[in-house]
Amino acid sequence: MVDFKAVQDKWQKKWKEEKVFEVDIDPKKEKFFINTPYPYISGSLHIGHARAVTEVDVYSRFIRLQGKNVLFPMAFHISGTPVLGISLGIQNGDEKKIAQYKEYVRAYVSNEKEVEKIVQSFVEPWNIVNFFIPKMKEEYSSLGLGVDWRRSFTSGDVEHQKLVEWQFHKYKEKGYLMQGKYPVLYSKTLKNAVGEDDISDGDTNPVEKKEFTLMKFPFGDAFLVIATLRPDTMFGQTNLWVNPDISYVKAKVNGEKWIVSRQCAEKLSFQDKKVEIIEEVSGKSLLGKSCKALHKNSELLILPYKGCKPEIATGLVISVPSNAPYDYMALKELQDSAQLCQKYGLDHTKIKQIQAISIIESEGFSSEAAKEICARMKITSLQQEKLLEEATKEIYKIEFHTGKLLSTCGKYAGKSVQHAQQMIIEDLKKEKKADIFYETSRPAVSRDGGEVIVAIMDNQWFLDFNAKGWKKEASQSLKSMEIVPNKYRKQFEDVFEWLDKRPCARLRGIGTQLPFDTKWVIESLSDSTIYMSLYPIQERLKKYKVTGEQLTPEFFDFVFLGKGKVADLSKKLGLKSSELQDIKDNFDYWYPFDQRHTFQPHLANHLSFMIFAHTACFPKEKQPKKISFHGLIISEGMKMSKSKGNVVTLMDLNKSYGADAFRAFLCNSTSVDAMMNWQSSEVEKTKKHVENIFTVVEEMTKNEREGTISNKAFVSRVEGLIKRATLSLEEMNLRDYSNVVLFDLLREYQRVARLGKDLPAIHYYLSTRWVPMLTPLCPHYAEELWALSKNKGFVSTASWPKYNEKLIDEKAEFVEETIESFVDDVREIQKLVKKEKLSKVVVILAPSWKYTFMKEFKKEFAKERDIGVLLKKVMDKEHAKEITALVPSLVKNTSKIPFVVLTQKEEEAVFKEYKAQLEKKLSCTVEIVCAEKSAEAKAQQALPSKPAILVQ
RNA sequence: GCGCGGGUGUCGGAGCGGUCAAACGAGCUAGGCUUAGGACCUAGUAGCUUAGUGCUUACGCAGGUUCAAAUCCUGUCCCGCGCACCA
Repeated sequence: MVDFKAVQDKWQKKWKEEKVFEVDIDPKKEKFFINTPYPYISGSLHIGHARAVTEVDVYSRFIRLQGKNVLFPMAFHISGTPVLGISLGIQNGDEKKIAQYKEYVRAYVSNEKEVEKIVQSFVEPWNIVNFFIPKMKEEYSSLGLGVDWRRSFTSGDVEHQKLVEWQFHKYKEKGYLMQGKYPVLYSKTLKNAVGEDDISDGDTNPVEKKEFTLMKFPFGDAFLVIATLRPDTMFGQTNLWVNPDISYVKAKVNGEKWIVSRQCAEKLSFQDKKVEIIEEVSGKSLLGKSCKALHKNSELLILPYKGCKPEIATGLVISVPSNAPYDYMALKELQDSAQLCQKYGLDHTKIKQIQAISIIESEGFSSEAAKEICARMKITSLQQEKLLEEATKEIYKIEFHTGKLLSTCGKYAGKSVQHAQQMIIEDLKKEKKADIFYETSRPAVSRDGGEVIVAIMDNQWFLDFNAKGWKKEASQSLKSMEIVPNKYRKQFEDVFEWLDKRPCARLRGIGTQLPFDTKWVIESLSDSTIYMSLYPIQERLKKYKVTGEQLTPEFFDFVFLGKGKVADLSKKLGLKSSELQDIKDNFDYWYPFDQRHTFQPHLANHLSFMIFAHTACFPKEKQPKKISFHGLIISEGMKMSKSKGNVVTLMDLNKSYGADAFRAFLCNSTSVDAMMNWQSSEVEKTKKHVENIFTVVEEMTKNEREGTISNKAFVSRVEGLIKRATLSLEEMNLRDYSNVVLFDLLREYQRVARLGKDLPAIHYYLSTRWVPMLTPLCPHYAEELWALSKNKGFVSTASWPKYNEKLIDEKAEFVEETIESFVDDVREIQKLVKKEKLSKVVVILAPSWKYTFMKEFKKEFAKERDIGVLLKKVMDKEHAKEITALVPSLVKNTSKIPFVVLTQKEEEAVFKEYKAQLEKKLSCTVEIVCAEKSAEAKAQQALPSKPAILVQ
């Protein structure tokens, strides 16, 4: 029994020792530079990470076998907040995080004390990076990847940082950067912007920023300020709600006096407003008074509603009982209860006069939407909060998309809700009656327990994709790029269309400082858009010990853009001219990259930014050439997640299946761009199958000798398969390619082996092709088989077999199929007549004229489908009756038309040639006659390649 | 809501105007090989019918275009993903 694990280890070691995948400039060879996004450091690698790299490896190994100089590099991403988050978590004694990282470390380190020590060291982010990167490299290598690791780096390395600085200088020069106001989620205690991973449960229950419209209702010398998501319902406003149990504040906000909740006043101070609290105003004191409406000259009564929460928005709520279920119920409660009104000292009759105003009609609701939905959902009380919430959402959803404003809405009558909303906001803002207020979509706290609110940054750095000419250039670049599959091109175009301004720096996280405003750190998606340009030169930078100080913008201008003179730069930087030139030569040889293979969801962000970044930084000839996509990977039918326990790590993989089985499964289970479902039971089967192939080929190599093969059909089919595999791989159709090497070739071999003829020659012929063809998919086993055949060197760097078009012989294949289907038919008949044993089979070949007819018919059928016309064209008086019957049936069932039409003589020769074989197979005598010489009625049925059969 | 992708047998999935109940794989059934097999090999696997290679039926649902549609068009239902400051 072969020790497959040992085979894998052996070849991985040899590849490394002999530096098989360390590539350099080779002027004799065409280069091919392929890459895939660098992984983020966050723990063990799993099969999700493995998909992209494995696909790249399979494809690039094919390209290598075709004789190109293939560069497949890999680096690591550490920018942003996640690594920092791990450090902070461990520093703050976050039990969950500590346990999680202990588990990760335990996978590599057995001594528990050591584990403890290592995890504690993670309070320093670089220790995390330095611990995991070697492990990740090892795990990647265990997949059998042909990566040139000399060129590896991290996004925190000085070379990378200097590159990004150069990039941002370029952006600045071109006017692609701008500063402006921007709302962000903000922690009051951290005094900083926060992202998903800084917020408690932020990953499972994301917090969004919601934009409210503030409406300012004049109230004495001040304004009562409410916040609403539905300014479009302004004309339905009937009253205002305050919470009678809390106190509000009157505050000076940018010079005006506003009445809002205390919490709101504080939030306003974070949102670009100057706030000064003047005095407290109790909710109770407002009851029964009224303020001025905004859209008409009337008063809105202030009524009590305990649902007004001071921590949400302004704590004051506008009432639209026609369309808001809450308002409808709250008003109804007051109107229905004189007692309640009395309690608050309100005039019940006055309240009873308040009527909902019809303002909007939609496809789901009449103008009394709130009333309707309450009835429909059986809402009878304000206590049914969940239902009320749901009802509100439902109405908003329908009205937003299908609602139209009615004639009660003044100049907005007839407008759609969506449209009116925008107009009303604009108009009110112009009249200074409204403002904007941001609120979180749910109450949230940062991990240290501090409240998360929305703050407006007034000097946020943006990348402005709409800056002059940028979009146009990027679109042009996209046009000359190959997109695989091409269906994603349209999506790129759409994304380019809506890309606008994007914040590109943050105040925290690991990364590169903005060179001209160093308190900002370049955001982690913006800092990883041109790093591929480092791969061609990184190894040289290390070799020549180039320091960070030497990696000035002029350096990159020279290496990347050819600006300046070597001699000058050499003097300036203190680097040898020859070294500088060598670095540049390396860049010029390898760049641009020929392909980037990526996860489809990167399209709208990373890949689009990458294209923009390249157009901003590099000339036309250095733009990316091809982008290819792969799909999602799920495990056992579900998204991979720790809680589901279905995460398969590369270590699991290596232990249970080995690289070659994994690679075979990955490529064979689904097409590259489709979602892939990892099922361990299926992988198990693939593993067995791959090992079986190994055994079969191994056996072949024991008895192989170059020689002639008489079976033309076999050779033809194999050549056809080589062609198919080649064409499939050229299109990166890994699934079809793997079908050929895993199944079709095996089947062909088994089929021909059964005949037992020319075996050594067949073995030689097949193994010299099959083994190289297997290499991209199962490189380890292929190397072993290559060595078993006493070949020299590595099959990894051997040649892909060339198919010989001349050997592809349709006729030979067709003849064999004819014989096979003949055998099937005999068996079928044998079953029908229930004869255990046959004594004789008579083959009655179709009469000669039918062959002539069929040939003619086939020719005509290629251009004409009309039965009437066809009949006229192929009519032959002598056989009119038969032809009249035959033509319609052939048109209806085209399967009766043979692929290749032989002549009667040829077909007779074929059957004679196979006579002995047939007799053996059917264990009876076989007699061959032509229909012309047969008196049998059956003879009538015979067709070319479908002889009539008589069994005895 | 907008954008994109998808709905085919027991399952994974091919096919994307014209040779086929539907590639290839898996599962299942029977047989073989074998000490054994969860290894491997052979055959079968929609239904009906038959001395035959025939018929009927499927490609989410409903229509349409065509001599011809799973494949093109229209409508409709369902599912997945993305909608930005997050790697």
